[in-house]
Amino acid sequence: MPELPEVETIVRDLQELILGKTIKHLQILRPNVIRGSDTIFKDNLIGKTFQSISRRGKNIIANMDYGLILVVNLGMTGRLGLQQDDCLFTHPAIYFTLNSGKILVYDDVRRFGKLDIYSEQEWLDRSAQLGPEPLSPEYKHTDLHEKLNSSGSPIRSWLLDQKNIVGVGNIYANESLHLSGIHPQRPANRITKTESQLLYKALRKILISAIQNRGTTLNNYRDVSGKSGNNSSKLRIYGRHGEKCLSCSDQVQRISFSNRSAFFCPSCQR
DNA sequence: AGTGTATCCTGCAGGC
DNA sequence: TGCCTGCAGGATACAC
Repeated sequence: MPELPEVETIVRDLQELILGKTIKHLQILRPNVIRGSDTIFKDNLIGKTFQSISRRGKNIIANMDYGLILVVNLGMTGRLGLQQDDCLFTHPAIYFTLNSGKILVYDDVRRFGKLDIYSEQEWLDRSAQLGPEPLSPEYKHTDLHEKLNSSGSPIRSWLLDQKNIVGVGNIYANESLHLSGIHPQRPANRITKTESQLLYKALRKILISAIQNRGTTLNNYRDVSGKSGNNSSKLRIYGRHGEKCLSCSDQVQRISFSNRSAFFCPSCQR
C-alpha cells in the first residue's frame, strides 16, 4: 500500500483541494470498506465540513465539525481523488459529493482499506497505541535503539509493526535495512547501538527522499490527481532479486517470512 | 507476552 | 489463447 511517503503526498494534495468543503451527499457502493454501520457513517458525515487534514502513520486524519474525525487507511490499493472528466477510478467504493459540486472518490481494487469515524477521545486512545513518527523532531536514534532491545523479532517484521514505529511498510523497511547494512532477519535485540544509529538515519533519509519524489508507484498507487509517484526508479533493493547489488555487485536475494518478501544483499547485509 | 500465520479481495505476470 | 499458480505496498484475529 501507500506507506508514509505516499500518504503524506496524498494528505498535502487533499489540503489544497477539500479543506473547507462540506459533504452534501454520500453514496456507499461498497459497505465493507467502512468499519461499523454504513447508515451511522452517512448520518455522521453528511453536512459536515473538512476542517483540517493530517497524517498519523499510514492513516489520513480528517477533522470534521463537532470534533468528529474521519480516519482513512488505504490498505493495499485504496485511493482518494476528485472525480475527473476522464474516469480514473476503476473500483469506486464511496462517492462524497461536496458543496463545490466536485465529487471526492474513495476507490479500492482489493477493498483492504478502511474508513472509520472517531470522537476526539476515541482517536487519541487509538493513536496512543501506535508507535512514534519516524520523521518527528522528538524522535531520536536512542529511542529506536532502546525499543529494539526489547524484541527478538526479525528486524524487518519489527519495522512493519505499527506499534513499534509508524509509516514504514515493506518497501521502505527493505530499503532502510539495505542502506544501513542490516540483514532483514536479524533479531531486533541483536542490533548494535552503532547499527541502530545507521538504521535511524537510513529510515529518515529514505522516507524524506520518497516524499520529495511524491511516493513509489509499483502498481496501484496514484496521487490525488491520478499521477504516479516518481520514487520507484530510486529503489536500490526492493524487487531487484536476481540483479546485481548497486553497492557491491553481489546478487540480490529474496526470502519470504511472515508472509512477505524480503530483499537483501548477502554481502552488504549481515 | 510475544511471535508467526491465515485471511480479507482483485488483478496481473509467468509457466505450461 | 487459456488455465493455473503465485504474488502484491496492510492490518488484524487467532493459534502456538
